[in-house]
Amino acid sequence: MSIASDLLRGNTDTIILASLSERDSYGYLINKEIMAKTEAQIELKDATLYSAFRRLEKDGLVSTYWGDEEVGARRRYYSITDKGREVYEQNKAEWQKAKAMIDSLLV
Amino acid sequence: MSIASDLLRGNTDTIILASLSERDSYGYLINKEIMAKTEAQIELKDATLYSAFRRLEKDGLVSTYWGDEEVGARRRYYSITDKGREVYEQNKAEWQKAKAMIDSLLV
DNA sequence: CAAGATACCTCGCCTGTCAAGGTATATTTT
DNA sequence: AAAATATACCTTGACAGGCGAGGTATCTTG
Repeated sequence: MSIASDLLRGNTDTIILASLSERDSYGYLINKEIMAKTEAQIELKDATLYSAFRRLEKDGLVSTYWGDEEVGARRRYYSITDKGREVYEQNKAEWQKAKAMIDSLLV
Repeated sequence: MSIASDLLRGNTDTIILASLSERDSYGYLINKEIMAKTEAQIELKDATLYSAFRRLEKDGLVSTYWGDEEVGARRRYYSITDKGREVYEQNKAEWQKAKAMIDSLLV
């Protein structure tokens, strides 16, 4: 059974930023990597992924550019911005706190 | 700064069940206890709490009865059902897994 | 008597997820 | 050569949960 999306909610943006904090990447690959790392227990659905990208872009946390593949499907690359790195660190800290708080409530 | 509600989402029902797994209780008190235990970093808003109760009741995870206070505001008590205890254990297990998965993705 | 605490509740908006649908190219299989 | 699969992108509209704002009623304290 894969992870309920409500447990992921609030972390999807952070997960995407995590991937981009290592290197520029594109939607399809980010998703594949997430699935590989979690043995497909976490999978961002297409629509979820792209609405997240739009949100991150709107908020200035990522920038985007088209890849120059001469062969194969075109790729839209994303790059994390300085602001994105800041928010990423904050989100990670908040996640640590949230984890501890929730754990303290579950008997 | 308190915990973003999107990080709690998916855990609110579980948190309520956690409280009820120790003893019958009522909305107002459950919320107070959550705030006390988390130094007010987690607070279930009124509307959130009561919509959660309705959901839990509909799903047969809690049952409810009116307290017999002869003084003060009336209290609606909730009691966790056997099914509720089952779901609670499942939710906790899923939370443990989700935590590990998310952590594995955050660098 | 006013204010605050206790205790319950509903309505309607907002946001994030996602099923379903679509486009286009390259590779592999039949 | 045609079909299937993989790569890669995107939009629309429905749905569910959270919650601001509003309400009711009782009791205690200043």
